[in-house]
Amino acid sequence: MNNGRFSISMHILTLLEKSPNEVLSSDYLAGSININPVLVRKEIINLRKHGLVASKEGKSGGSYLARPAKEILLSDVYEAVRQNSILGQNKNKPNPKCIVGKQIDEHLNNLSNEVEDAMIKKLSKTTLADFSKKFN
Amino acid sequence: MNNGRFSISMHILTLLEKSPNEVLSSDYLAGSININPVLVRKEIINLRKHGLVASKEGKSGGSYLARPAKEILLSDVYEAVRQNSILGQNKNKPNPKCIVGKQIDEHLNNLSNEVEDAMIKKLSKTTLADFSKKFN
DNA sequence: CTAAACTGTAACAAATTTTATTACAATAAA
DNA sequence: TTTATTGTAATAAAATTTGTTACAGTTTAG
Repeated sequence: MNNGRFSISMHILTLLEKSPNEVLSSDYLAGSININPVLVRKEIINLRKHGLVASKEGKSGGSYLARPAKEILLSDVYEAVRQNSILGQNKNKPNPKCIVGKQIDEHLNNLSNEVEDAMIKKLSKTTLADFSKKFN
Repeated sequence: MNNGRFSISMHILTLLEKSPNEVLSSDYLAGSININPVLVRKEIINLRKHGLVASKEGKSGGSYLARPAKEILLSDVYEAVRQNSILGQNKNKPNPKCIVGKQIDEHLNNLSNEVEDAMIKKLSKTTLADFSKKFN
């Protein structure tokens, strides 16, 4: 359940924060991240859907932050890219005839949610502006 | 990068806790989890390496908890199966000519470590005995 | 007003990771 | 001494992630 989407999104957002009043193209962003521009565009679509970036089509188009970096929490970024249970899960259905198999998915999900809450709480303490300040 | 290893390990450990004074075979465990017995054996090797279970070879062999369930923290389980950065990472090297690309891996790693510490702290508050009690 | 530089999106391909399978030697109890 | 089991390797299959190509649609710059 862990892929590179959080890190790609953070990279995109940090670049956008570093160039306010400008729109950055997917090609430029891809060049810094060192991935394919189409992946950048897909990730931007997701970030836009979550209200973090905005884009301009056409010539000299590109993307920019949809709101001030001070108002973007790292937990917002996490939630935008989150897909599966943080602790992972077995793909197969456990045996329902077994007392443990019957209930384990439910109990592991509860646990996963608690753990994820702790993570999100931690991430919500840092803004994109804070993160971006670390670069110099 | 999220796989099912934490959930498989938790399932194994819970089953072992539910049958104290017994050794359980990989076939039996696999039947409850609904995965291949070889995967169970591999996971058990890992849990053993981390001091959580012990095994007996030969006929009527199998596995059992290496220490009381009250003394096994869920953070111990997490640490036993942990492999990559919890927030994921880009496989490619970011562009070192870009001020952001040059430093982002370091900053994301720091962030990931902080977040993981919060998770581990949370997980350390529950023991295997606590978890197992939820099943009835 | 049209060519150029973009985004948006689909379709597909390649690479990587995860999970499953088969096979069998080593071990130990029944 | 047969049988049930672990340990382990080798390989295959499936799933997921990442990359590529292609092109229609949009907008601005010249």
